[in-house]
Amino acid sequence: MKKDKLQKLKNAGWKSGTVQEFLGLTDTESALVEVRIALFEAFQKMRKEKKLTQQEAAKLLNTSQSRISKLEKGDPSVTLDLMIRSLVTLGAKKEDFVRIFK
Amino acid sequence: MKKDKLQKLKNAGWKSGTVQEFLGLTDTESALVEVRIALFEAFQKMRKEKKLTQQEAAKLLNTSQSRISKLEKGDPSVTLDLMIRSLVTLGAKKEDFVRIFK
DNA sequence: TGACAATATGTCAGATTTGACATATATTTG
DNA sequence: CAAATATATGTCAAATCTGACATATTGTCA
Repeated sequence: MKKDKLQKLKNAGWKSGTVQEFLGLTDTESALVEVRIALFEAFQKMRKEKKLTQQEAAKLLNTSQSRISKLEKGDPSVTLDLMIRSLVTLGAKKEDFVRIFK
Repeated sequence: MKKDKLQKLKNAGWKSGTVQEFLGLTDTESALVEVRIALFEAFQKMRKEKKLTQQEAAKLLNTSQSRISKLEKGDPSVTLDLMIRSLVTLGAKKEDFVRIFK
């Protein structure tokens, strides 16, 4: 699936516009990927600010280290739902999402 | 589950703070509910702006009218994932989420 | 009021996601 | 460098979500 690749490339330093063209994503697809990227980057930032290891974060969120890793990597097996629930559990409030998407 | 009720009450015109106290939600729980409410309200607004019936929206989103109804009602069977994907399919871009959460 | 359109509610089989585990690979530290 | 710690990757059964359908309720308009 193309979206997987976009996140990999994005992590590797590509500009989104270029990548969208390259992969032939629709506007909808790339908008969705942008939302995903904003969220998992925010999560990682927040976890690090709190000086938590993935293991510790996993405990707080009642999940496993591997899933946290996948979350932060933007693995396609992780839904927006899990990303948001995780952010909220780390303390993000509705207002925080304003910044996250800005 | 308590969160279901909050959305019902909210729809019925209650203030969130009061309801949180009433139901004994944790901060995390009520933050999540606030996020959900922001999203499904935004979806309904967007659908109506586009003058679509639930039926028509369902077709665009490759789903059924009943699921759209549940989405807009904040039914617990609808994930944040579906809410966001639906918004994006109706044309919401990352920037739009800034407004949605404001 | 009655007919028609729109929305809401309940249910469920199939699809997707989840936590968990094993294990591999990086990264840090002594 | 080696050990220890942190992160990444693959897999899977159980849990959750999804589209679809039937049907009920509500809203609209003549």
